[in-house]
Parts: sequence; structure tokens; C-alpha cells
Amino acid sequence: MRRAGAELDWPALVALQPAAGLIPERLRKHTRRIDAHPGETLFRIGDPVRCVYLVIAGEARLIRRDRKGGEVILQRSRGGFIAEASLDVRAYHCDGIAAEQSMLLLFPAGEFHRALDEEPSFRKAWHAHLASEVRTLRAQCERLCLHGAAERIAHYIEAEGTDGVVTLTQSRKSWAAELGLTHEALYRALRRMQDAQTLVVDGNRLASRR
Amino acid sequence: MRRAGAELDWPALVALQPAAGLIPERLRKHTRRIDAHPGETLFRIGDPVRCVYLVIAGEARLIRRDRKGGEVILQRSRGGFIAEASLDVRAYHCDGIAAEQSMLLLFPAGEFHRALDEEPSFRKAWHAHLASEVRTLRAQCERLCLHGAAERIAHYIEAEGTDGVVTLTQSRKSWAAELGLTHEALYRALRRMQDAQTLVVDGNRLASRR
DNA sequence: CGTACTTTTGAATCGCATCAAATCTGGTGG
DNA sequence: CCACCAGATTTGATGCGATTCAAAAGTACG
Repeated sequence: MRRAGAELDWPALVALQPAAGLIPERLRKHTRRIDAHPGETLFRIGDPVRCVYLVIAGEARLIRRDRKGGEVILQRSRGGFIAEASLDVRAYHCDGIAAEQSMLLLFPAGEFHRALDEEPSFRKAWHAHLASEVRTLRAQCERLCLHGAAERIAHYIEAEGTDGVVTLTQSRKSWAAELGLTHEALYRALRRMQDAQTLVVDGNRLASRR
Repeated sequence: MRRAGAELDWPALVALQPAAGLIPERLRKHTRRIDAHPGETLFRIGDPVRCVYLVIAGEARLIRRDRKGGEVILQRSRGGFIAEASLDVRAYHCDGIAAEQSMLLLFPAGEFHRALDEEPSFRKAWHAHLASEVRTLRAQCERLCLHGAAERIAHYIEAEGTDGVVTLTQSRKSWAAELGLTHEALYRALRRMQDAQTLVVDGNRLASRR
């Protein structure tokens, strides 16, 4: 399940996930690889933060459970870092799981900090990454403040898609959760929008009209 | 309205707003001060990003307007940076306004970047700040995904308060907007919670029971 | 004292959540 | 290949809670 950093094939990793290319040489030496099964727990809320995680393949999620057992997705990463905001705190504030069969790279937090200090280009990339995460989250808050399923769908296509077209990378059910809706409400809203000619659905491709 | 950086009284600024203490010497020379009226626009969506803003007193907000003229608050800052995530992009993705009479410091983006490169402690503080913003926003998304006004209120007190007690720094009306509710729904939920003994309200002090 | 805004309550409506169930889908093992 | 299963997708009926529209009372400020 875990392999030493020395034997990792970095060119192949970068091909799979461009973000791996940002990792500077000195940090590569300290990298471990993990292959996780669907549903496997990566870390739990309260665990001390020892590593930074980079998703190379598959999907990792940050989740939190409410008292009723309901599950809220706080972050969903298909390629790229996950739980980046935990780098500066002692313990995780949510659970991390692999949503499907996934490959991840682990960087020791201490070495990661050292690399940030010593590699300006890596630091800039990390800055940009954090800032982009902030913008994405703000857009999501804006979306969740909209009333009405159709408005949230339209906002999602606008924000996450290109030229009014978005390709879903998840099931509609989990998309519904991301939109703060039940899956039934999402299905019905999609149908209404198609009937009203304001949306064209082709598998996982959604195109907004007007 | 605007004063040169040379004549700024930094100890006084730091007393008003601790975050000002993070600003390294070399960046202080390039700082400008702005005093903004309630409702005054600081920057508009699409404007090129030339400065980083630090709120010393009063309140600044990032807002976006939907087609119906509705206003969504993306960020609310009473002391501390605002629009931090724009440092790495060319243009603002939302409007910035002063919500009340406010004092702000402006740092030229280029000098700010240089300071980040050259001052490790400043860089660490900035990192921590961005990461903290990410965690706050994730908590807000989690909150907005809750159904039911009472649940959002309880979550807010849990996340933003200490030991089940929070002091509001805004009107209930704008708090309602932050919670993704109409103000009527918020007022009614607050009353129901008081009637049910799950909440004690004392002016702007809200204490959650159980 | 008047104006603008927030706070508060009321009544009617609408949309989403909820519960239920049928169908479809992909994947597993016989 | 087919039977089977778990999960996603889809549709239906019902009730609740939030929105909406309306209006009164309270509050801050010039």
C-alpha cells in the first residue's frame, strides 16, 4: 500500500496530475505514495496533521458528519491537493476519505514547510492555489445563498463551466449534496429546466441556454 | 481622503488593528491610507487588482449583485484583510464597498509580493491567514447546506462563537443574509428557539443551550 | 421632529424535504 | 451469459417551513 519516495516515477505522476510537477526536487525525496480503497479513511477529525495530501488519481473528500449521521462534503478533490488549509493547524477539523479507488502522495508537513521557505516558485504556486480555493469557496457560498434549485444549477454551470457548458465529474446524487439540495429536488429541477428549454442535458454534459 | 505612507502612525494603527503589526518595515513605506464613507465603493468587479486592502476600522465587504438587484455578501471584514484571494489574479471578481465609515490601508500589489518573498515571518502570517479563510469558508458552506433556520443558527454559534456564546457584529438583517435566510425567517427562528429554551438572547449576545 | 432603517408580527403561497417505491445501471459471482 | 445486488436515477404524494407580501412598531441620526 505504501512505497518509499525513492522509487516513485515522477514523470509518470506529473503526466497523471500536473500539480505533481510543482513539487520541488528536495521534497520529492520525502514523498510517500498511498493507494486507497473506496471509502477508506485517510485521516479523522482531531488527528494531528502530519502530512499534506495530493490526489493523483481517483477522488478524495473532506467530510463532516452531523448528529443525525448526515454527511456534508466540505471539499472534493479529483487531482490536486486536499485539506491544504490544515497545513497551518495542529489537528484536522474534518474527516478525509477516498471516495473511490485513489492514488495519493503524502508529504511530511515539516518538509513541506521547508520547501515553501526555500523554493520561491513552489511558494508562489502554493499561494495561488490557496487563493484559488478561497475564490471557489466564495462562489460556492454565493451559490448556496440562492433560493431555488434552478438558480443554483445555473450558477454552478456559470461558475464551474465554460461558455455555459459543464461536464459533471460526480453522480447527480452527490452533486445535489454539493448544491445543498436533496437528489429528488435536483432531478425535478433538471427536468423542469429541460422542459423549459433553458438547459440541454447530454449524459454528464450540461449546457445552459440563455 | 488619502495620505502618504510616510506620515502614518504605525503604533496607533497596530493598536486599532493587530494585523497591521504584521506589515514589515519595507512595506510600510509604500502604504496609503483611505477613509471611506458608508456605501463608498472601493473597487468594482473587473477592475485591475492594484492593491491589497487592510481594514483598520469600520467594515468592508465583498459583494456581488444578481440580475434582480439582490446583493450577496461574499466576505465581511471588520479588521483584517479583504479580497486577499485577488492578490494572485488580474481583476476583481466582485465589488468591494465600505459598509460603514471605515479606515483602510492600501498596499501596492507589487510591493506586497516583494515583501512576501523577502520576509519569512510575514509570509508565514499570510499563509496562515489564507488557510484560516479557507477553513472559515468551508464552515460557512457546511452551514448553508443545513436545512432549517434553527440548525444554521446553532451551527453559527458553534463555529463562530466560544463555549456556545457569540456576539453579533452586524445587524440581524445582514446576519440573515449571511445565513442564507430572509430576515423574517431568522427573527421567527430566534423566537422559536427562545420559546423552546434552546437559546438565550441578550442584545447582540446569543447563548446556545445544549 | 422627521426620515430611513431595522425589528417584529401576520397571512398566504410556493418550493423543497420527506417518505415511498419503481426502474435503471454497473459490477460480482455462479 | 445470466442472476443478483447495491447504488443511482426517476416519479409520485404529502406536509412543513421558508419565502413573499404587507404592515406596524421600534431605533438611530441629522
